[in-house]
Amino acid sequence: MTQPPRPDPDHPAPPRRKRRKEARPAEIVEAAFAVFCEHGYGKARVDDVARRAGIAKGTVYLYYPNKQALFQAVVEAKVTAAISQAAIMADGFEGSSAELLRRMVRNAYDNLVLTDAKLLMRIIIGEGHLFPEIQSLYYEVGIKPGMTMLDKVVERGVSMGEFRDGPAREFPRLIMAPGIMAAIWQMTFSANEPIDMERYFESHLDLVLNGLKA
Amino acid sequence: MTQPPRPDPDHPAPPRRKRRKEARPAEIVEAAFAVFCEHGYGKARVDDVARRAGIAKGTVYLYYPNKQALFQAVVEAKVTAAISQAAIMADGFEGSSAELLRRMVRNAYDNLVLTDAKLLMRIIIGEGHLFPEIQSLYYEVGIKPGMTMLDKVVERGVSMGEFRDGPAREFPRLIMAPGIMAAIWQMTFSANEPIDMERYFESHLDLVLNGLKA
Amino acid sequence: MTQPPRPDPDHPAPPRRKRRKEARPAEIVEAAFAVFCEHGYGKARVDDVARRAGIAKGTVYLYYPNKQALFQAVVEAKVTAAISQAAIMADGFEGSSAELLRRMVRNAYDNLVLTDAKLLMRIIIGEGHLFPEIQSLYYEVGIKPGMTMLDKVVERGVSMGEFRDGPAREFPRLIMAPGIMAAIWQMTFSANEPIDMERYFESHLDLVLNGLKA
Amino acid sequence: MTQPPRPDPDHPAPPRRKRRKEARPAEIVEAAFAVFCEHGYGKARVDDVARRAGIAKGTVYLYYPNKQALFQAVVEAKVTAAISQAAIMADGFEGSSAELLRRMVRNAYDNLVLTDAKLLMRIIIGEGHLFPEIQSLYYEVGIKPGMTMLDKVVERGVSMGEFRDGPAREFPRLIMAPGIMAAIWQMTFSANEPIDMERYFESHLDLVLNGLKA
DNA sequence: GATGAATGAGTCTTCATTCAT
DNA sequence: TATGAATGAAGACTCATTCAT
Repeated sequence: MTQPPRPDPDHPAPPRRKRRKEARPAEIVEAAFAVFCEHGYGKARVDDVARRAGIAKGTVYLYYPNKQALFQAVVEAKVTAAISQAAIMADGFEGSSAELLRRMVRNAYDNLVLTDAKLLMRIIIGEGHLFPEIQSLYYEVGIKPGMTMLDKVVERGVSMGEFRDGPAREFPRLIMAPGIMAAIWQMTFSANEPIDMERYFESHLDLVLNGLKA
Repeated sequence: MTQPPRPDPDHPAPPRRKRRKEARPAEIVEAAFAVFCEHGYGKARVDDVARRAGIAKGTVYLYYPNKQALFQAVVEAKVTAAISQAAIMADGFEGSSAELLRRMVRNAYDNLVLTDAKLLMRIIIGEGHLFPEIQSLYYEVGIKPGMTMLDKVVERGVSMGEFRDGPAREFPRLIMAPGIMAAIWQMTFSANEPIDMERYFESHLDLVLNGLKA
Repeated sequence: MTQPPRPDPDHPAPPRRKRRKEARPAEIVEAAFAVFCEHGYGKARVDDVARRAGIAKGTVYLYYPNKQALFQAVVEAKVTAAISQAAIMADGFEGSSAELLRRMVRNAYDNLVLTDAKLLMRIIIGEGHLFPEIQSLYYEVGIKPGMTMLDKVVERGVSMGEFRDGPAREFPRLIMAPGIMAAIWQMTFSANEPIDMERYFESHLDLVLNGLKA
Repeated sequence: MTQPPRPDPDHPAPPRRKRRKEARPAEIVEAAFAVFCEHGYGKARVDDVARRAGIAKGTVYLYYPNKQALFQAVVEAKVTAAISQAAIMADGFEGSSAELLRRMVRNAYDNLVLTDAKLLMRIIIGEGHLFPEIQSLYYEVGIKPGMTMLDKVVERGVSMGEFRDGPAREFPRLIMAPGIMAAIWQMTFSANEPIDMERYFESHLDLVLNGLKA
């Protein structure tokens, strides 16, 4: 996503060999994220990652032992970032559970459905079976924490008498399903049938909240 | 999955060979389906398809000009089959719309979520961007007809006063979202956290029907 | 060592794609032998092997899964050939043990010291530690049988009273040591100090037979 | 083998640094020797040499222009050391030529066969053809002086009537052949068939001395 | 001098596709 | 039609060497 550092016209000569040990991993991960998003894992070329990061191919291998490790770093960085955002929001919320749920789902849209993050999810879905460890990583840092948060909201809603003790109690992820589907749809069929995501979001919430209502 | 039909030396079996000639495309498609399901598109090898079909690699190219065309044939065959099943069921149903919806969702579970068909969907999701035409095909033969059917059921339910004129009216696919998610979960995270699919199915329906209730 | 099959001038068009499933392995092994001899294992390029065999790089991998397997095939072919030669000669020999020994040593010179076979030995010595299995193979098919043959000759000589029951009884390989050294010298220092191999051979035998004399 | 001398923060240790500066080449050579012994020339990585010497990779290139020069330095240092040892011993020896020969061969075992020095020899044999200059160096500093010494001993023995004027007169290196072979065997086939080196040494001497006997 | 980040040429290996038989 | 041997472009990874700091 970041463009290769284009030389500042104020500075005469852009050093071809820059030494940026601290910044490099993040830069590479960012470039890798972009390339993986565009081509998926299998079709992404390490060479492209390097080029996008403005470095030589070999340099990538200075920081990550192989393509898979690079991908793992991307997953780790991106998912962790997205999830921690959500956690902050949920913490210490006061108000109706319905409102909390709305915020939570909104958050998922803002950080996953409407973001390139969904493209990472696509890789996990589509090619994750090739490296179960990364799949598990994604589950542990992304899915499980997310599910746990949902769990708590449902619990809260039920104990406050707002939600019924029904299906979402056993499978809180049901609540998020339409969002996941929207993300997939967006990546897959939006050319055939685009979604008005804002209306979809409202409909999503409407259906789910009505389904949960005590 | 089928072993290559090794000709019995005692039986000249000419009818078999003739029958085979016509059956070839279907056999190849079947083998390809299995291989694509196992490895995804990119990692599937044409050689494996041939071996699985009990023929030589070159023979595959006699029927399909390239790997992509083969994949397209698989999508066409499999999706068409699955969808027509559903259509039959829905046609001329008499009973409550809730019951019709249940059957429909059940059908989706039986033909997609609990079947290898979901593995095809995985490829469309994960690698479909590499060949938009096939993605569109999948949409046209699979998704759109499915959505249309859902549409009708919702329409029916609303006009009969069973369902409210709410979110599912605008986005009928919301109804199916939990099923799609289940399919993906099954392929991706079942090792980390398995789903009791029958209970999930009931919860899915429960949530949705309550969300739809007039 | 074999030149890439140069098209017979009598035949009009040398087919670029030849089908020679039977001949290929041997051709490739021969080409590989030449290339390995010239560059050693590590510096030998599979591409060169292919070129020398008059085929494309990929074709090599049709017959041997990787470079190491190819090398193993070379070792197997070459060593087996050389050793079986020796065995034939030794079998059923009648005459003095000294004469038998001379023939044996002569054979070693003819098949190892004065041949490219010593270049294979060089690889086993110099790079064999990278693949102990092939080292062991060389030992099993080449060294051990050779040692066994020597063993028998010494045994024969001792029991016939020709040789004394001395050092060569315990270490028959002592007999061959000067030959091995000659092979190495030839490959390593002949530019600095060439050996007159025929005189060396005679001296070798002279020293050893005198050392063995009862 | 040696850990990089980590400077004690309490002691400024300037003498150590100064001493180090002069010691650097030797330290690097020592580290290089170890690494070359372990991996051979081609598979040895300059990086490993540096790490082992406790310095940075670039520093190696401050003292040696490239990997080959470094190897040459190793050869020079190690071979010179080994050979000068032998020369001292031989000089001004009084006693039988047989005894002198025994000492000489013993010396070869102690300094070559039973030492890592043989690993250097292995590289010269196995990969020396890649850099003939180093091969020649090895010959000039190691082989030739050694041969000359042998030469003198044989000469002495013959003129004193101890040895016959036979094969070892023309090819004194015949005397050492079993030792060379032992070194190679040790590096190559000891896993398959170990040698009791002390008994081998005695057998070696026995055979050779008997072969020489006037 | 010393460092170690950066470079990029060099190789093995894979596999969709072709085509002589 | 059917075969399967042959092709060769593509891509991951290594490591000697350079050079800015």
